[in-house]
Order: sequence, then structure tokens, then C-alpha cells
Amino acid sequence: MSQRPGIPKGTRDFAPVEVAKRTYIINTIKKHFENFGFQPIETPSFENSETLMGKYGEEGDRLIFKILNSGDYLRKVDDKIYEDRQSAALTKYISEKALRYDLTVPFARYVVMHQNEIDFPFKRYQVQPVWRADRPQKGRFREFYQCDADVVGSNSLLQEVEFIQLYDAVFSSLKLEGTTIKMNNRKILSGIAEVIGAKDKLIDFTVALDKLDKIGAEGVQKEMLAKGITEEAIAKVAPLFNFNGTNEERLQQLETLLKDSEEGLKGIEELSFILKTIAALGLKTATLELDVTLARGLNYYTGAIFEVAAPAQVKMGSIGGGGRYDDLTGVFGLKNISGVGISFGLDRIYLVLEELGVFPESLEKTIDVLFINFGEEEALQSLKAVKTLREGGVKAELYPDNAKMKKQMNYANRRNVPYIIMIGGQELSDTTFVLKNMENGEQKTYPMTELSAVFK
RNA sequence: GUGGUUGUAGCUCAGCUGGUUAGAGCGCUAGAUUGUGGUUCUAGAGGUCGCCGGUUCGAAACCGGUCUUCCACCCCA
Repeated sequence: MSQRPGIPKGTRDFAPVEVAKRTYIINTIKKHFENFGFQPIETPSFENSETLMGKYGEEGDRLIFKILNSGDYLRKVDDKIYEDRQSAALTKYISEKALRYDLTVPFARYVVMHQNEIDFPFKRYQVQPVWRADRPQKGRFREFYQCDADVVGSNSLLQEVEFIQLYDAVFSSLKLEGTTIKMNNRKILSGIAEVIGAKDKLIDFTVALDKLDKIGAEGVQKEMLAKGITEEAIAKVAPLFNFNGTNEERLQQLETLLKDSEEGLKGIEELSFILKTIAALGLKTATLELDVTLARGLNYYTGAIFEVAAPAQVKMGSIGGGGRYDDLTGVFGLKNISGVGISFGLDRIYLVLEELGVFPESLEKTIDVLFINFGEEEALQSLKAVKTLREGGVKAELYPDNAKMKKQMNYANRRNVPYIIMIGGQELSDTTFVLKNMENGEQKTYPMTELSAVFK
């Protein structure tokens, strides 16, 4: 009996064209990472559970793929725990390893483990798959690639400035124009929570605020009330619900709101510096926008928070995100090391480029030239030519069988081969070859000696 | 994790309130065309109707479960 083939939900196979397009994106990103001075590292696809658990909040723990222990793992489980059937409690007895959930936490672990070999500030990049036990949707998978660049060991806000330039450089290079880099600062969010007297409800407050563009001002107020934030407090933040104008104007409004919060004012100062510096340097195709409702990754971000939105005409969640985390390595025992980094969502960028039709056409081409097979002797002559071309860097191949011409031509067509070369009985005796342009159908006979020159 | 949605040929989809042998277009294979592809014509191959169970004389269709797809929450790249 043969079994029905299938792959787990949220995972994909990639065809040759898709791999070509993904490689194109990855190479573009890597090129810019290196251009900005980042160095690559890689970490294992799975980590000890304790390295990952508790780093992404309760929700995160649920989405981490756990790996079942090897061997007779149930034997070691306490009878009481086993009989209670509490999955969460049982997990730590039967699973000690888990698949990587993102690249930031493993990086923090790496920094702590290798602190004595690292020269700070350390700029690293990492392009590897991560796994989340999420329910798939458009642009959301259970296995996907993240492309991260982070700097640890520098408190300078110039790092934030560099990351904004990096986003701009990569997206411009990918012809993905019109992206919006949204920026906020954890200190501003804390400051707002402080001045409205809801400091203890920071997370609830920001999570609700983050939904402004989705559920509107009324929805946000409703959710805040439900989370126990008072009406007076909500009235104080009301100006944020109609927050517009230039970045400068927004900063001024914030300054008024946060005049009594030392932390909030610090956040404004940071944002102000970054905005001013970027304004002086200029961006190619991206727009930098101050967005006080942006509140992602609060479990570890302490300063700047970034998120990149695709051009408005594409309906897609964020295609990148990042921020500053002052104490990520703290949980692994290394204090006072500040980090800041950004991430590119490869799979989503792919979908956006596809939708906008901005992948280079050349990615569709598989080989430069196909030789038609006319029989044993002709094939040998063709193979000699193939060898010469390959040595010159031309992607060439000979059709393996002496099949009908139509079949061989069809094959060339389907593979988008731009040229074919025919060496049949006539050409064999003349030591010539026929070059045919598959696009316009033109063909011409050349002496064999001109083979390499033709492809220059 | 919650609620909903989807599944019929390789692909896109028809298939009536349950009723003979489940169809179309595209694609594929072969021929027309033994050294010339994309066009045209002709013929052909290809289906556990997602899977399991139930209702029924009879199920692709109705019901339950399950898997998958997509969507809204949650969260997030």
C-alpha cells in the first residue's frame, strides 16, 4: 500500500523558481548586512527548552514547538503528574528541547556563552528558519525564515539610525518602494501609562492602543475599560486617538502630554534625535513615521520599537520589525549589555514582491543554451561545445536523448531557455553549429571556432 | 487556543431540491509534421469526489468526526 503524500500544515515545498526568488531576496539582504559591517553567525535549529521558555510571554510559550525526549520518556514521569493529565505540567518531564522560535533569544544566549571571544560592539546577522506552532494564515507559516541583524554592546542611538538606513537600503534594492518604517519608543509608552496613572497596566494599555488602526478609537476605549483602566485615564490619552501631522508636530503634542514624566521625556529625546539625524541623511524610498500606537515585542524591548509596513496597496502584515532591548542577555547572566536589532520577514517580502511583480525576470531563466541531440556522434560534438561553454561560465546542457525535435524544442520552451544550438549531421561535417534565438525564432550558422565569441 | 470557511482530473472550476457510466477549459501524451518550439486540428491518458463513519433503496451532494485551505480573534515575520 502506498501512503498519501503530504506535508504538515503551515509548511511548504519550494519549486526551483521559488528557490531562485528566495535566494535573490536573501542575497540582497545579506549583501546589505555585510555592507553595513555585520558578520554572520548560525545557531542550532533547536535549543534547550529552558533557553526559550518564558522569553516570549505566556502566548509565546504556547507557540513553541516542543521536541519529545528520546527513549522511554514516560517511565521517568511521576505517577501523580501523569494521572493529572495537565499538559503544561507534563511537558517539562517529557520534553527538554524545543525548536527555535526566533533568532533574537538564541543570539542573546550566543553572546553570553561566547562573551570572552566577542569584540564589542558586536554586529551580527543571521538568516535561518524559525518555527511557531501558530495557526497558519496568509503570510503566516509554521516554518519561516527570519533575517536578523543586531548590535550588542553599544548604547549609541546611531545604531537605531543605521538600522533605519539598512531597512531603506534593502527595500530600495529589492525595488520594494513606498515602505513605511514605523517607529515608537517603549519609554514613551511607559511615560503615557505613568501620566494617566495606569503604570501597572502598561501591557494591557499598549496592547489595546496597538489596535487603534484596526478597531478604531471606540474599540480601543472599550478594551481599555474592560482591562480596568479608568475613564479619567482614557480621557487623558484621547489626543492620541487623533494623532496626526508631521513627525515634528507629533513630538510636540507628545511633549505636552508627557511633561511630567521623566521617562516619557527621555523617550521623546531619543526619538527626536533619531528623526533629526535621519532627516539630515535622507532616505531613498522608505518613509519614517512616528507611530505612538506601535507596541510590539514589549516583553523585551526597552527603547526604540520598529515595524515596517508594505506599500499601502498590498494587504500584508508587517514585513519587518525590531527594537532596542537593554537587558536581553540579563536573563542569561550577563548584565549591562544593550542590544538593538531588526528582522526581515523573508516569506512576507516574497509575497509582496510577487504581488507587485518586481522580481527580476532573469530569475526565471534556468540555463543559457540547450543543445539539441541528433544522435551519438552529433551528441559527442555537442558535448565538446558544452564543455567549452561551461568553462567560460555559460550555463549549457545537451538534451540527453535523441528524441524528436519537437519534444526537445518544447523542453527548451518550458524551461525558458533563450537559445538553442543544433549540431546535426550537416554541421558535424562542416564543423559548424546553428544558433537559434528562441524568442524571435531567428537562427544563424557559425563556424565552430566562433562558439565562445558568440556568447560573449 | 476560540469562532467561521474551504476541499471534485496536474491547474482553475461546473455538477440543479440526493437518482444511470462525475463534466468543461487549460495542461499532459501521441499523431498530422523523420532538422525547427510557441499557433491550429485530431485522438488519448488521467478522478479513493480530502479521509473515516452515519442517514438512505440510492450520497460528490445530507449529518458527525478528522485532516487541509483561507479568514476573523489571540499573537505575530
